Amino acid sequence: MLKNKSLPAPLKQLLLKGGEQLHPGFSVDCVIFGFHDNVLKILLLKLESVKKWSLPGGFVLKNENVDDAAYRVLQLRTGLANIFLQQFYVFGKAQRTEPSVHINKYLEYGIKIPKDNWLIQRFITVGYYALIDYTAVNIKEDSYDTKYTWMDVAKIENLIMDHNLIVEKALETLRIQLAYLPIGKNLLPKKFTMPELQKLYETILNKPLDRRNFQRKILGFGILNKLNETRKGGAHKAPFLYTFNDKKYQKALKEGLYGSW
Amino acid sequence: MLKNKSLPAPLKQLLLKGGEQLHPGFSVDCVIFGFHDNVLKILLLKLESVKKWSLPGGFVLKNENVDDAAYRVLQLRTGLANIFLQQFYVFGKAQRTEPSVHINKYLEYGIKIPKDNWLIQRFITVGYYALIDYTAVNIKEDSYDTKYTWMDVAKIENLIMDHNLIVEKALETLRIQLAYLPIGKNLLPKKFTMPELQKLYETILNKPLDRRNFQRKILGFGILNKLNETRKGGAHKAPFLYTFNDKKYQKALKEGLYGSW
DNA sequence: ACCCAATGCGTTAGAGTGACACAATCTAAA
DNA sequence: TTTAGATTGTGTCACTCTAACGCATTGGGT
Repeated sequence: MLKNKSLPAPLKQLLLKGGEQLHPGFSVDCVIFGFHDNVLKILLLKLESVKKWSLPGGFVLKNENVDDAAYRVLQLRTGLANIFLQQFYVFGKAQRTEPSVHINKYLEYGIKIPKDNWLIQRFITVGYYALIDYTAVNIKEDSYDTKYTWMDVAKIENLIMDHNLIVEKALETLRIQLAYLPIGKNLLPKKFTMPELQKLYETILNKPLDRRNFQRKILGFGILNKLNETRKGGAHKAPFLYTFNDKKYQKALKEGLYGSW
Repeated sequence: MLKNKSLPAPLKQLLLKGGEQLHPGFSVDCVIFGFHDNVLKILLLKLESVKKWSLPGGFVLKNENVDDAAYRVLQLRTGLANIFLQQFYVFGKAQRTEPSVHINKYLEYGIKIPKDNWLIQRFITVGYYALIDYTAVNIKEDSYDTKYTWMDVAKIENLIMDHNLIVEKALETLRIQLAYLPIGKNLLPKKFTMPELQKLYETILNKPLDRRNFQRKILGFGILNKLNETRKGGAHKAPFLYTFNDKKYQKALKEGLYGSW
């Protein structure tokens, strides 16, 4: 007989009450992008019971808007409010779900999930992606069985289920949106330099851009404020600091920019 | 007491067996675009019991890919195969579903749906849009209670539930994709003229384009074959006929075009 | 046979893009 | 204190793309 850890209350509730409280067979998964040390990263959680990283996800309450559910998941994990969060794709393959994930998780506590439990069904999931300020985040782990990490998108490992596919699709969406939406706010601190912004674009697009042409183009959008400050401390010429012009940024989010990279 | 029509078998099956055969609380809705008489139209079905038009939709079988379900719905209605079909958005508001739609439908047959029936629950739906050749379609109506129509997108009436929103979002998606994907194949007959193609673009974008600039740009993409034929019969100079270069068209679908309109 | 409207083909000025030159500036090393 | 080296700020130039428009051609209608 196994020596069982005791089942945490939230997990017990999920198993027993999920069927009546949650929308059946449906989940949300969040690809949370952050930018740090000139590297684009995503937030991943480790399920110890399966030894793989996974995207932060959750379920939708019976009477909850799906968008709100995604927002709830994001806020729960990052503690942030006012986040750019957008759905990008539905992953609906019949075989995408791996019930073993849940089965093994509960087995760690000696619990055997009944065959007809709602968790064991096939799930359809909708992917959301968020752009957040890495420096402002305060990640919450579940106390019982998850660890978190920020993983470089260029070096994503083997994730749980179809989460690699979800990440790829999120990146693809981000690249396309870069062409007609302003991106950078939320991913960067309030004040940032032109080289930093450029690095962000280069990372997302995965290709180098000409420094001078980039500056001309991005300034041409008219969404930046140039400050009368420079970022000293680097080993070289101090670059000017910029902020986003919130009003014009929001306008561009609605009306779209123009241009391709 | 009402004089009841007898309940058709498919409807009876849906009511009684849907709960065990279909994925719960989830549906697909298709925005099927066609182009005819220089007008962009969508295919709508009328539910007599609610006196409003609705998008062709359906449910997902328990072990069916969501994409396949959408394709099944499309094929069922249009009889077409090899269709351009793409998901574009999830509509997940908690209050979007109107159970009265189903309740009234069955009431016409004197059937009162039990409160706990699966049809009365809240549904999340994913929108798909399709581009089809209007002239090649053979629409199938349900024999019992639906009529169909092709409605000009510029004159969409009040649709059922949130279907107006779904149509708007589909149009928005189509406009954005026009900028980086080749569009026209499927929507036009095999041979078409430059003015016809231009009208299609103008209709989708809802704005006039310069005839000469349009031609230069579209030819620049290199996805057209100019034929040595003209379309006679019009009252004026006979325009040349074109076809899409399938190989280059497919390539452009994968790699994207470039440009904005 | 002529007219009219639509089409085929072309021109031009201006804006946008890609590639690159050069001066200014900051820290660290000499 | 001076200098080296790397990075940033600003500008140029040729080329392409775009918007706007001109003009000749075509084919059915009258």
